[in-house]
Amino acid sequence: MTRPRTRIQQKNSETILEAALEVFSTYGFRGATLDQIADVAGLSKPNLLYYFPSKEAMHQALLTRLLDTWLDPLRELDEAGDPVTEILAYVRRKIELSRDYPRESRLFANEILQGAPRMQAAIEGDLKRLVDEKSVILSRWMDQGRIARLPPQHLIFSIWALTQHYADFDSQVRAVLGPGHDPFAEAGDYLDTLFRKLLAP
Amino acid sequence: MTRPRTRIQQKNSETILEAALEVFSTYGFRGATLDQIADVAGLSKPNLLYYFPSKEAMHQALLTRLLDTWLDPLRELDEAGDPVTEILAYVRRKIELSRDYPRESRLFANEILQGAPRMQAAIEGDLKRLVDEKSVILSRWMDQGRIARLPPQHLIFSIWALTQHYADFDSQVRAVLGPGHDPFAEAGDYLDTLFRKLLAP
DNA sequence: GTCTATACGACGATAGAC
DNA sequence: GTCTATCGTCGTATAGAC
Repeated sequence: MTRPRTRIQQKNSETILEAALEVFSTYGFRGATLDQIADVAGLSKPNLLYYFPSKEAMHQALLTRLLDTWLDPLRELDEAGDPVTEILAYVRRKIELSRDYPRESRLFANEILQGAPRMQAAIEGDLKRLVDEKSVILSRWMDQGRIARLPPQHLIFSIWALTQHYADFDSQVRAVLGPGHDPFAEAGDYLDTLFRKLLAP
Repeated sequence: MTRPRTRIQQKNSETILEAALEVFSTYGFRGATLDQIADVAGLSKPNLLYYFPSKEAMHQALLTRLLDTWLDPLRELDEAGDPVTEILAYVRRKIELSRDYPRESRLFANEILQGAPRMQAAIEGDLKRLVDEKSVILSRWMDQGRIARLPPQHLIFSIWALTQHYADFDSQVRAVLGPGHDPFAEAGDYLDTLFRKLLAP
């Protein structure tokens, strides 16, 4: 999107996107305000608009960089590997992503909740293509009897739902568990067990 | 919240809440505007504020009525029944709720995503209490060897995550599956299989 | 009960001094 | 590059006629 030249520009753009992520991920696009973002970034509102032409542009910059990060773990799913190992490794990478980048997860969730008005092309394009491609691999593994026969797209949905839940519904998870819990560590173990049992032929 | 006396008031309050649900569930509290709600309701903006003292009050009215509907399926989980049958029935009721009341699901998701600022008391109170209570039942079933030993709270989280995903991420699910699919019907079958395998001792 | 008109603050974005 | 000041619009909410 924006292509800063100098190091100062680089750094300020980063600061702004970091602040924008914080605010957009909590309130969604329309609920977020430039005043809030400026406040979090420690910069003036006009200064924000010196680096990005509009509120929309900041949001777009975040979404663009997000999609790749988000899909990378699935890209790594390797047909040559052992099926169960590969899928469990994918689940583990996804739960780590939820733990380390919860705001990115919530930004994504906000966008999809609203009907993906600013990501529709990416979802119908790159994302669908990748899921289709990996579904073929999963189906082949099922044909070979190496994992249980399940609808491959729904299997992928369930990995997304279960891992992202811990980032997106973090406040609920922590409230229900009470103090003295490490939700992501527990989720890692639980989901490992869950998918082992599910995938057993 | 509001206690309308006449039938006309009843009906208008209903119309407003219906429109408010439509808008709040898509844009979240801050992203929603009274103009939009008035437009959807087919009423004037001041007329909205004749029935509800504020935007906040409309939102609160929706959340209050939502929580009961949302927790009812879990309340029905009966210790006296067969464990697997009871849990699968719960999953089925939850997926039906996602299918029939997707806007309510998204309203809830929006609220939790934002850190549950207007539901914290309910989550730490009623919701946590109910989960704790049902976790005890699940643990007893596990002690008796009637279902697999799993962390009961995370088992409940996984039911929530998997069923609500189909309402909250509906646009993504449909984009990925492409035309000619019935997401909720497929999800019903898939989740039945998933939990049967997971719960087998 | 429902409308038009409007108060008044917050919003995104711009102008222009430095 | 960064600021203060400000524009025009849209936001919630209210006043007051009917």
